[in-house]
Amino acid sequence: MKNKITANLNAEGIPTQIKNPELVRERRRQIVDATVHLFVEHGYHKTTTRMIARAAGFSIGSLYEYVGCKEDVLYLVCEAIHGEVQRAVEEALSGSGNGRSTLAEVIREYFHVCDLMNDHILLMYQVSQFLPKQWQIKALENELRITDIFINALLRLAGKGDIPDIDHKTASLVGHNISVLGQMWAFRRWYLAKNFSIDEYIAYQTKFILGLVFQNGQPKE
Amino acid sequence: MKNKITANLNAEGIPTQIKNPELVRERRRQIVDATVHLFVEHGYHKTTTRMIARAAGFSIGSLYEYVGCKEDVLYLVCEAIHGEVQRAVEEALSGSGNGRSTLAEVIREYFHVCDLMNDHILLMYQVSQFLPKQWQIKALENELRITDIFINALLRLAGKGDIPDIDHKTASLVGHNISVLGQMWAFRRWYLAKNFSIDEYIAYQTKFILGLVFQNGQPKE
DNA sequence: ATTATCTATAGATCTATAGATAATGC
DNA sequence: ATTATCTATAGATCTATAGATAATGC
Repeated sequence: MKNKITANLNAEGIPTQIKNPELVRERRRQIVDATVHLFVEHGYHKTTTRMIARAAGFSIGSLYEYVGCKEDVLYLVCEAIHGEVQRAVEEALSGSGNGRSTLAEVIREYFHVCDLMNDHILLMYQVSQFLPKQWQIKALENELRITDIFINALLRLAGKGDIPDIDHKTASLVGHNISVLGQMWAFRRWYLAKNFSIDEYIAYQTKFILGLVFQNGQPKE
Repeated sequence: MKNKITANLNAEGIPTQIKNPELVRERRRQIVDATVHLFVEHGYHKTTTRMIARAAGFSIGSLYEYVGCKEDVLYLVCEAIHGEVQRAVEEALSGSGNGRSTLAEVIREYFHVCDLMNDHILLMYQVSQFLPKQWQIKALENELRITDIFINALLRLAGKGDIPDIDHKTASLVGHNISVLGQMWAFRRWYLAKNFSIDEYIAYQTKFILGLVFQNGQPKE
């Protein structure tokens, strides 16, 4: 019966046998919180469903009342991390006043998020490959959504103050560069940190990124 | 007996029961060639040792005469890919004349290597996490060695022609940026290719990277 | 006789579920 | 009576090896 299937899916599309939706949210929160740490520590494959259940505080049987399979846990974790990163970035941007945040501030805030969420960023790269195809696409869209924050900030700032006009193509590439150079800190921190503090790193890369903007923009008359 | 152990290890530190070293090289070459494709297609965990043996053209029993365990296969694959990337980069650099390659040429050649070896670069990121700690460190060193090629090229060119002097810190960061922005093409090609051809991408990023060099360098008197 | 290869399988794991038990609310 | 949780385990898989067989060289 189709009814039964849809009745068993909650908003996130993960099946459950449990009727009380509040309880579902609470238990899944427990699952995610426990699992992020396990995945960071051991990776996806070496983390067993038993370890997840135990760390979340209930039995293996109960775990499978709240998710259909291990991949569902992975999906919950990926969604949670992306949500956290996105929220952190958006909060950081809004924090510095609505239209008046400069590009340098945007970069600084984002790079600090990358610094703080180092483990989570690495985790996302490591595990998203194990998601079912359908959810892999959602993960890519999430990734893109964060890049879009930068692109939009750029286009919003273009042509104002001392920032020249920027065509969409340049804006797009600069957005991706910001995104990836922030992640580079997470990936290569083991080496970069020998030569750079995070603030130094930010200073250098900001100059770098702004360079592209000023080079490619039409010089303001 | 210590003698026995060292006798069973070849230069790469992987145990074998086979006496003929030439045969070992040949079979391992078969293993690597077959496995790269399987790993790209299915990933490390979903590729079974049986699939590897079959694709390499011998039985599961024979496979274990040439490697000690599945992780050994992974290590052989990682080494092979890094070797290939490094060789391609070095060849590209030497190809344009010894001391006269410009920075832009270096970038162009490297980015083309990233374009061609897209699958292999993605694979390296996906699977190096499954290497034993000791080999993970070797993989990071390999990664660093490629970055160093850029850093050295930069320092070699600094202060000559129209390129200003560059301090080591800037050179280091520019080297890492070249390395990562090349890989970004591999990672985000699915999206970037909608807006950029590889040559366009190279053109934009080269301007970007050169910008940092000229900004930070001491202006030549 | 020695070296290389194969077949068959032991042994270890891990996911997911069935069926039993406990907790909750009427 | 209904909902939530637990225990115990079926069933599936996969790595790695033991022991048998084939190929090679003297």
